[in-house]
Amino acid sequence: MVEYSTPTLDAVFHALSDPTRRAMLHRLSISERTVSELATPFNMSLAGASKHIKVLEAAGLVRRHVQGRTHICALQAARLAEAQEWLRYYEQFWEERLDDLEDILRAEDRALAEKAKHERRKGSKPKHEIKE
Amino acid sequence: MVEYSTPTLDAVFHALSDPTRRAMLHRLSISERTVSELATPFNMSLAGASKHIKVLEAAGLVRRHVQGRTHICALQAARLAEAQEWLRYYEQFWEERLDDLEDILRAEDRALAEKAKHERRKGSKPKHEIKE
DNA sequence: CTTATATTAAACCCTATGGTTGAATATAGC
DNA sequence: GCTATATTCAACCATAGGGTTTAATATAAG
Repeated sequence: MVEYSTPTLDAVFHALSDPTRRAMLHRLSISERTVSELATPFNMSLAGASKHIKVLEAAGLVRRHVQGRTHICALQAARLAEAQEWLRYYEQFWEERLDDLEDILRAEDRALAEKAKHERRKGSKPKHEIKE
Repeated sequence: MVEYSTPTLDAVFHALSDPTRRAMLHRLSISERTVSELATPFNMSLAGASKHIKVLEAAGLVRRHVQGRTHICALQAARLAEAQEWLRYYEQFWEERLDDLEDILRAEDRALAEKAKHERRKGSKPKHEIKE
């Protein structure tokens, strides 16, 4: 049985409910960033951005490691997995009524997966042999 | 390209950030309920529960149809699908982390094997490159 | 040592949130 | 029509949220 820690889910969903924070997560998915780098694109004081980062950190979605006077933030996706796990239970309820958009998305996913599969087959070689 | 309506995601994630509301959704996933039925298990005034239901409704997670003096609420899962779709983008990052973990374990295994083979030979390898 | 940079802390301002209680509305049943 | 039931509305309260500005802290660089 899957156990959900509600304090964790509370914090994660709350963290995700703000568009600034979601944008920060997205930028972190591209690469690690310092606090000021993260703050830059938002029309907001550094202190304000710092608060958002702390919310993300408190929810376990971001980890920071301090290097001198700069704080480097990195995405930590595991808690997102928990949120998705919670949502997964509800799949059965929307799968019954897939609309066109969903169909299209799924088709795209399949296409991408297929493409990736082919590329793996022909394109990518193992980098290292694992010696036994 | 998947387009996310941030007002919608804001509302959905916010709605999900409260344990009472998540519990309500779960009960609705079992069957439709009237407002008072939904309110019953929570240690809370009816008006309080009613507010929660309105938050869920505003987020598009619950639909109600009024029948005489009773309001019957039903789960509407489509918006949950949107939330999950948003989260799906991040799957690659937690899967990647698992892959990394696997790599690390495998590397450790190799290191152990090596060590065992050569007994107590000297020389330490660089642990980890920080990737950009 | 002094100054500049990166970040947080503190104090404050509004507004939103989650909760309450008590009155209002609508409908059902007698 | 009168009364009981189902639900919301309105007013209120306390606290959390998102934002600001002005220190304060820590480290880097002259």
